[in-house]
Amino acid sequence: MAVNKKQVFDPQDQALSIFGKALAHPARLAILKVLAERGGCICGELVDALPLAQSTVSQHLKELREASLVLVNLEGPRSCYCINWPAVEKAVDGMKEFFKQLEEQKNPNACKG
Amino acid sequence: MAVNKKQVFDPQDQALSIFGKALAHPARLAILKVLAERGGCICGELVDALPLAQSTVSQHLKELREASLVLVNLEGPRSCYCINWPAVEKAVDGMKEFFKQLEEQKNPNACKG
DNA sequence: CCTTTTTATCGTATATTTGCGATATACAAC
DNA sequence: GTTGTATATCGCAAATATACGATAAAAAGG
Repeated sequence: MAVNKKQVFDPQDQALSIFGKALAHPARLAILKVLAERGGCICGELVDALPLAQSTVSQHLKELREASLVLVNLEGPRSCYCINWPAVEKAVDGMKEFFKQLEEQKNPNACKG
Repeated sequence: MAVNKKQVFDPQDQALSIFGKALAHPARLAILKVLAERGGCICGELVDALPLAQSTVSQHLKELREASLVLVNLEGPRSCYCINWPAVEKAVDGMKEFFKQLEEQKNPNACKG
């Protein structure tokens, strides 16, 4: 039981779901905002900007990294994070495309919900 | 510990994160596709269209309902689901707006990630 | 009323996420 | 080398998500 069946679905849907998951916590959205505003910043600045412990921020950054939405650059003992703009744009385009296709197929035989 | 801190963040970010969470599983994306194609259909049709047990599909539908992305209409013993298009459009617009603002703030002082 | 059909919910098992403190690691400065 | 700073990772606890089978509930048909 509790087998993860995600991989049996359409790879494109899997990719979009990874993007969705990255956006599924407001802390990660807040991180993206700070990174955009400042054009990237070090982990410590993010910790100061968020109401979360350093280890928790680091974990959210890891998730954003795994979804390819941010990049990290080591500067001595510091980690400078910035937004991976090409990847973000690609993901947003994928999302838009998904919903565009959804609307194009929009069948008028909707139930009377 | 393990206290959920989501509610301390920007309400707009919270709303977007709820949308993200709804999209965070490919099964739910597949459900949305089927609903769009057919203009809504009953739970049983979705179960046939997906490689998941009936109870699991029902659970995913519940999540989509809780994110307001689908509506349900009871037709005798059947439940007819359809996409809540106004809510979907609102959520997609919110998502677009988020990334538009992100790009507008795009500070050129990016780290050399 | 009983049966069938359909769907939601319950119970359960497991996996993942969220959050923190503590610790390890990596580098800079001295 | 030692100290200090910055960050990642570990370990833990609690919450949430994923998946299924079993059961309950609701309506239609006999």
